[in-house]
Amino acid sequence: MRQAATIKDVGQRAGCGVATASRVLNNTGPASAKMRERVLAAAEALDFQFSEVGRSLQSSTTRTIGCVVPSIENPVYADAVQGAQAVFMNAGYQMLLTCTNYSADAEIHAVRTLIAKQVDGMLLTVGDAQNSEGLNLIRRRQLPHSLLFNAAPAGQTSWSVDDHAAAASVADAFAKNNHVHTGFLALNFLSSDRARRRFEGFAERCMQNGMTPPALLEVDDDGLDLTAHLHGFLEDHPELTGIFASNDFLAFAVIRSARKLSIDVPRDLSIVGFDGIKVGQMVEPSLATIATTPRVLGTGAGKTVLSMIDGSAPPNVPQKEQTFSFRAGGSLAPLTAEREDDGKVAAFPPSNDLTRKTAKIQQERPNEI
Amino acid sequence: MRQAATIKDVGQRAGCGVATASRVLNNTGPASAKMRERVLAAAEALDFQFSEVGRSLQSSTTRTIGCVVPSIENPVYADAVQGAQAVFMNAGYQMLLTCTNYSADAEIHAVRTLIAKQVDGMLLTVGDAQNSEGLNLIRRRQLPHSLLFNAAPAGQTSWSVDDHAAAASVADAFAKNNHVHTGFLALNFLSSDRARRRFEGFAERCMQNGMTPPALLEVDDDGLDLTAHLHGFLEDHPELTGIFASNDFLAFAVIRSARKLSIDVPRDLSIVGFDGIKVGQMVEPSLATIATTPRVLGTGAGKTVLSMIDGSAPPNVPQKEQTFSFRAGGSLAPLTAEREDDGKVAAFPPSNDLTRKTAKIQQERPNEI
DNA sequence: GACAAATATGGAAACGTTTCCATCGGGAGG
DNA sequence: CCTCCCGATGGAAACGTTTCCATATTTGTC
Repeated sequence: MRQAATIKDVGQRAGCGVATASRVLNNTGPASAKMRERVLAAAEALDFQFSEVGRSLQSSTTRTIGCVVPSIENPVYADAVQGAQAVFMNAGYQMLLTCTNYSADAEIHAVRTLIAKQVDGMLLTVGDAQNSEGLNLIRRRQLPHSLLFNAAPAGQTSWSVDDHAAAASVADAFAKNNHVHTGFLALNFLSSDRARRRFEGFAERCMQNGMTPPALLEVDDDGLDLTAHLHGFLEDHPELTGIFASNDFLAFAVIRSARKLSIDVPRDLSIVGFDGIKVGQMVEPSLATIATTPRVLGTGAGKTVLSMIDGSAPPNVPQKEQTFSFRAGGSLAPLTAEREDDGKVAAFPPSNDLTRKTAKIQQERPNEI
Repeated sequence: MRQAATIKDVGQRAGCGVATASRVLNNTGPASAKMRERVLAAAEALDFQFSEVGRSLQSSTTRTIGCVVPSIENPVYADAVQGAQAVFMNAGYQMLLTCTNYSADAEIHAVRTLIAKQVDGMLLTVGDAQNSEGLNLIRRRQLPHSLLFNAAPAGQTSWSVDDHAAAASVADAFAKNNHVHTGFLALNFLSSDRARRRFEGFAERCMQNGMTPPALLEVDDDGLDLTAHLHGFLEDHPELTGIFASNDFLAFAVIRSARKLSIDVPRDLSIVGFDGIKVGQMVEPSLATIATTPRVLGTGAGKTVLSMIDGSAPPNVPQKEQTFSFRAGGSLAPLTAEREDDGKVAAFPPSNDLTRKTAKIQQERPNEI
């Protein structure tokens, strides 16, 4: 990269000192008309741009905010991040983004690096807000920050869905549709406090509603071997009539797996997701889910960080019960008396069927370049 | 934020000069064992972290790379960005992200800001690579950079899907299924060279295949009034049997709209998308589409930028024909002789039906908090 | 024990910016 | 004509770091 012009070059070319050049270019302080003109001309001729590095050093502010999320492959985070980024941009801040892939190591490393980069604030979704090394580091340095999607630790605010209450409303929806035996399907259960809180809220309300405690199925990825896991899970729990998936992609994946196992959704098995991603309403059957507004949370959290930086009043976090709403969909159907009696048997193909299906799965793997 | 300790503080506490402290902390140059120990202890006690700002000023490098994309709400960009970010992180670089929302103004503004921030390189998807003010600015400053998803301008490389050839393969797929009259549905047609190249490639190959030139339907958003647009479009072009949507979300949206208009996909109308997003294979009917590998492109483009910075050999861009593959799906069906004769009539409900459907659409708008 | 060589250390400059402060010039008011 | 004041201007310090260079200290060898 060609050596860029500095303000010293501009001053030299305009025949003035750096102080005058700085004043003209920043419109701060007095300057004669002709000097102003000469400085502007020089800057133009040299294609001068301020170096924010020099500025940052002198002002001890970088107008940069760090953002740490698990992954933007999940549209929930992507939307929130984009909302926050827009807020930052409007306020003249840039965003340094790091994705941790749900790794605690990556999380603390990212926080360290961002602190070294002297970010003015930080926006983050940590794996476990109760016990996050990175979060402690930030607190110790008293760096303005806001949590996003985490449950708020004591004395802190977080822009987050009330996972516990939202999951409870899923239990209610199952109950209203006469389901009694349900399962909970989780991804990243160990590294995500969100998934755990959803399970807790769901399980508690199931009990309160007189349903049986939900069976838990943890998976490592929502890839193609979910079908085998689902098959085993349903063999272990033949009484299940509904599954609550901890996010919408997982819900889609389990619907696909069910289809491969000749289990009809929702006749044989009802599915409810979480997040409310857009495509959920476009497909048939539409996905029953918890609708959330990630963009609203992202912009809110972004504004909170900015308000902590400039000392203005922070926006109010939404009431917990306003952070989500249950969205009905074709994937959740009432359990009829008939289904309760004999539906279950039809739902399970002979197990040798599974091998055949699995062979087919291999074929369907998309080409990679 | 509490005043952070500087290396001068460390030196002072350790009873040595800043030079020695710097050498110890960076493991560069000699230092006696006891001095080393005292410096380390002082740094520990003061919770010292280097300021990258000071470092950047002195080294004229920021270990930061700018990334400009239209939107990460689109998973194609999200995946690519995340891939690039992982590459950067591994190499010790951070990523400054800006989303332009397909606005040319935002694009040039973002580039300017990132240049001022002294990024070491840049990764970007511009609206129009042939005519981008931001891109010119970057070239003028000879800043290491790579394009992503744009068609490569003369003499430049770009990590991109060959939109032209990919769209042509969609025309081939329609032809193989006996479709003759097709439409092209575009979003952001004016502000995206990708959409335009897809249309060109599709139209050209349609002609070569003896099909009629595709009818073009441009929409501003993939929201709920797409149904009205689709209805008008099909009234104007009753001969259409297939629609190529310029991305998968749009394809899903048009399938939903068709459903509202009582048009069966694929019996009455075949749909093909573009991008190959994950859910396309999870739903019924599965989406026929162009499968792409955004993550591969993102990591490749990221590595290219890094190689330009450190002068190493850049990775090879994939062969054009390897950047995509046609993926068959249930949304594209062969046109039968029967359908050619009478199917079209059944496809269009009386127009007063539309008003009723529109009323229903309003109801379905999701709750906002 | 003396001298060379190697090792250890600190001072200071440089990076690009802003801003305090001092100086300089000119116009207005006496 | 002298003062005073205000606008215009530039020099220099400061921000946090690395690194060159000079100096001080140790080690090793004869």
